[in-house]
Amino acid sequence: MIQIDYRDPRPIYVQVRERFRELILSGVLPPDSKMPSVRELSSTLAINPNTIQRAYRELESDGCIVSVPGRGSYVCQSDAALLARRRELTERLRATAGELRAIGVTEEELIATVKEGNTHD
Amino acid sequence: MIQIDYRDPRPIYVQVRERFRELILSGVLPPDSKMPSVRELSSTLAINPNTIQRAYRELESDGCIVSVPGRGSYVCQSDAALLARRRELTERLRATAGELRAIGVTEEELIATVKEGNTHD
Amino acid sequence: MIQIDYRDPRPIYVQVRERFRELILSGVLPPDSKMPSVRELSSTLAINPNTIQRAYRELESDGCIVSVPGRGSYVCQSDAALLARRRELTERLRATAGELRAIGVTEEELIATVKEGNTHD
Amino acid sequence: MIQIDYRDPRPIYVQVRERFRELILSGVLPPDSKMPSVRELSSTLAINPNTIQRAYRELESDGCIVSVPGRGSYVCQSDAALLARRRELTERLRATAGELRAIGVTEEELIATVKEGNTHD
DNA sequence: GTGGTCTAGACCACG
DNA sequence: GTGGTCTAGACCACA
Repeated sequence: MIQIDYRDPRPIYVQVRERFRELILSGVLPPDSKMPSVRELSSTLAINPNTIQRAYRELESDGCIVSVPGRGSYVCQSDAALLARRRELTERLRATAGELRAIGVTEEELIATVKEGNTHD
Repeated sequence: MIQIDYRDPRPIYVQVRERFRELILSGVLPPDSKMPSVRELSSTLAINPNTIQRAYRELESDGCIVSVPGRGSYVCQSDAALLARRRELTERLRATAGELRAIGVTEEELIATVKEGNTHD
Repeated sequence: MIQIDYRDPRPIYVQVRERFRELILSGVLPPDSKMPSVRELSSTLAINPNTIQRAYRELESDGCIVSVPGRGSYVCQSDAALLARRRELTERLRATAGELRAIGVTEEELIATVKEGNTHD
Repeated sequence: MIQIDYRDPRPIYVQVRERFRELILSGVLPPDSKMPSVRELSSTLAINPNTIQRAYRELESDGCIVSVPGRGSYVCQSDAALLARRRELTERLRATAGELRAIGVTEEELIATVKEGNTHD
């Protein structure tokens, strides 16, 4: 479910956070489903529990999960989180398209690239 | 020409490097034009010369500029650099579009966003 | 009567305790009235009996209820509990008003806020 | 400037964060002023640097400070942070007033308490 | 069992 | 020097 890539320059807690955010916002992990416990995930991934906890903490402050001490962590997708994520990604798409256009890529090529993803995901 | 944004989480040397890369790859800084000297730029931006030096060093290893000891640095846009940049940005575009599609954004909206940049930049 | 809010960061036993304290000190639950049994309440709220037990234990040590083994728990509002609660809340009111004043809220606004509650509760 | 109270049930990082938030939002620490470095403060207070860093990290995500790796942390009071704080405190004031009224405190007494703070702070 | 806090200490990147 | 990440391991409160 979660894969850590040690060649990825991003910190581990960011990789874990982003991966879960994708899974939650895309609906793979539905609301009210249980997250793996901090200890369980940390031993599965061979990562320090503190690192996992930091990822969970940030997911909680983003409104993606709720953590209940003594009971576990649960998916809790908030509209605000979904909207914020959408805004962030849309802006990145716009900026990336702009940079590609600046180095000479045509609009047709851009649109082709965007459509490409459709077959993969 | 170069603007440092202290709210940008990226290190300063990365901001400088990326900004120059855009200017060079997009043709604003044409091949053989002279780069500002390290000392000059560092005093203009009130930034440690080491930081500028590092940005220049990486631009050189990317094939974007050449530094001639004692004479300064010159733009030297290599096809390899342009191609690598293009590949990197295209992949980012594809991935971002995929994520947006995963959270329910339609293809029409994606294409509209991509076209949007056209009027701004 | 009792509502658990899982988004509330406070432990469940604290939520239960505080809610009962309000009900008792405000007179909604009059002296000598019977508290729901631990088992009953724990099954109604789908909460571990230990958690309810702890809330009751603390209410008892605060002088808000008395538990009679084998017969149940009864409301027993002590003047000391009422006074302590009043002191605690008054201090919190004073401190909060002070902080608001520090960030520029006028006395008129403070008083308006305090009066506001009158219509709601 | 910062005082840790080990009898305060709140975690240390919360005490540090809240104390700085007060100082910043009330203008005692003006925008662009330098925060003590993580290491400096941690040794002054005899607290682990990680704990201080967590407080700083949360202040940063609240828009109260900005941390620049290699350069230090700086006050950066955002309007959003001020507004959020004001809303939070106003709600607490309203709720506390409501509870006091519920246990029989008169409006006159409430207003007197609110005015009281004026002479202290 | 769960999540949460804290410490001690290492290492890295940045300036 | 600065902030940031990560680990190992302890301890606590809660259910």
